[in-house]
Amino acid sequence: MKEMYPKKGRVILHVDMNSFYASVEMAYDPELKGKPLAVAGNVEERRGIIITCSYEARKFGVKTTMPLWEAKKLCPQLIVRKPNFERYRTASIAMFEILRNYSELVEPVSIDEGYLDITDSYELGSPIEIAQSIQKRVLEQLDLPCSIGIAPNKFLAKTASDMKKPMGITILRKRDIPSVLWPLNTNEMHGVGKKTAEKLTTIGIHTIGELAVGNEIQLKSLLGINGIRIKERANGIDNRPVDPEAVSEFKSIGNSTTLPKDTSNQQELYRVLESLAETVSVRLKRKNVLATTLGITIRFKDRKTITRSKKLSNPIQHKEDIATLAKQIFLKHWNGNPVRLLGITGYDLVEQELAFKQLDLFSFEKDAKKEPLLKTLTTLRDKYGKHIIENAGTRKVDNADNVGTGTSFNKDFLRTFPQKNKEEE
DNA sequence: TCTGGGGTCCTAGGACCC
DNA sequence: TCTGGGGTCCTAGGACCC
Repeated sequence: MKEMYPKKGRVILHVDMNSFYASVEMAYDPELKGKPLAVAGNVEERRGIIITCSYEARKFGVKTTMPLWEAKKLCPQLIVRKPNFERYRTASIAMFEILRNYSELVEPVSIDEGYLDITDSYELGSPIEIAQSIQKRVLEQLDLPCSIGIAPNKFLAKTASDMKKPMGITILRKRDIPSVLWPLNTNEMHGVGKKTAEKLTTIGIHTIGELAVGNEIQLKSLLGINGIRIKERANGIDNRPVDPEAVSEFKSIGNSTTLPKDTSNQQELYRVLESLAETVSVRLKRKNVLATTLGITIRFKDRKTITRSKKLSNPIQHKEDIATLAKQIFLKHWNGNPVRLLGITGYDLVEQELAFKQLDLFSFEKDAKKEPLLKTLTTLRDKYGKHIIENAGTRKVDNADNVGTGTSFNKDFLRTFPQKNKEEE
């Protein structure tokens, strides 16, 4: 599907906000401008780390993910702020609104970056004029700096926006690839991390240029489909369209936390799971979705991390359901060792309307002719009486495998349900 | 006295069905 | 009397990104 739009002559922009959280804080409090500023989580605890920092702080060697105490050692005058996510979300929405003045094809990638396809926006000016106009407006209206890459596809635009920071505008054409891209080490490529770069060195590939002419069979066996993909990117090939809908469909919603102290106390861990369940429940409700798979993450003292998940017959959303199931999964897989971090994530999200629609008995009867599954239910009703269907829709399923208030009918349920009732007879 | 929290995508093995 | 493959679902882990 994605490969079906290899448009010729596209013009793609990648807009990347510069040290976004720190810049937003400076926009709110201009006193902070020009000073070494960091936004850090868990400021009062030992596990605080740098989330973002200003360019002034970077001069001292302060970096993202660095522990706070280390950053302060490098830069004693560092100003530290706690994150204000509401502010960042507000600024982000405003920023994307500005972008939509230049094209309908705006794809947010994260809170602080996005792509624009301006191929058809030529009446607004040349690509560079458009980029300049965007940069100016974001700065004037929001007091926020950004860097912009201009290129024929997403990969090159993303690469370009990274080249001049802050407040850069960089054009990267296909013909610039040999001189600009190929001399760089592979780990400078978006999509190539430490591990992949290490693997590449085992087959003698160190630079993007070497990757561009790499042996495909070798790359495939070393890295799977990604091997082929990064070779294409190294040659400046990337046909992914700019998709405005891409970010709107969430695939998972989760919440995790590093505990103030490692602990083996089950009551304490249960309380943490309960509070995580609450957050996840609120977020699911806000997005009007239910989770069909629930997963937990346990990180131990030695940072070894495991994930365990359970596919459900009935999608869940309420905090009690999430907490009960999370505790169940936790207990089943916890070896009793001290825990450093706990997390709960909901996967296979389904829309609320869809989940509840299946509950609606009217629609069952109405649609029974069309759907074999529904027909089976109708047959069941005729055989065992209407109360069976009603009970099936509302009854709490609370055996070991199914936790949650029943919110949908499904094949699993149908497989077990008739037998159970026959036994009772 | 180290290393957060939010995600996405891919892979691989086993179960199970045909 | 020996052992097939293809396909899907479920689960777990890993790599990567911001």
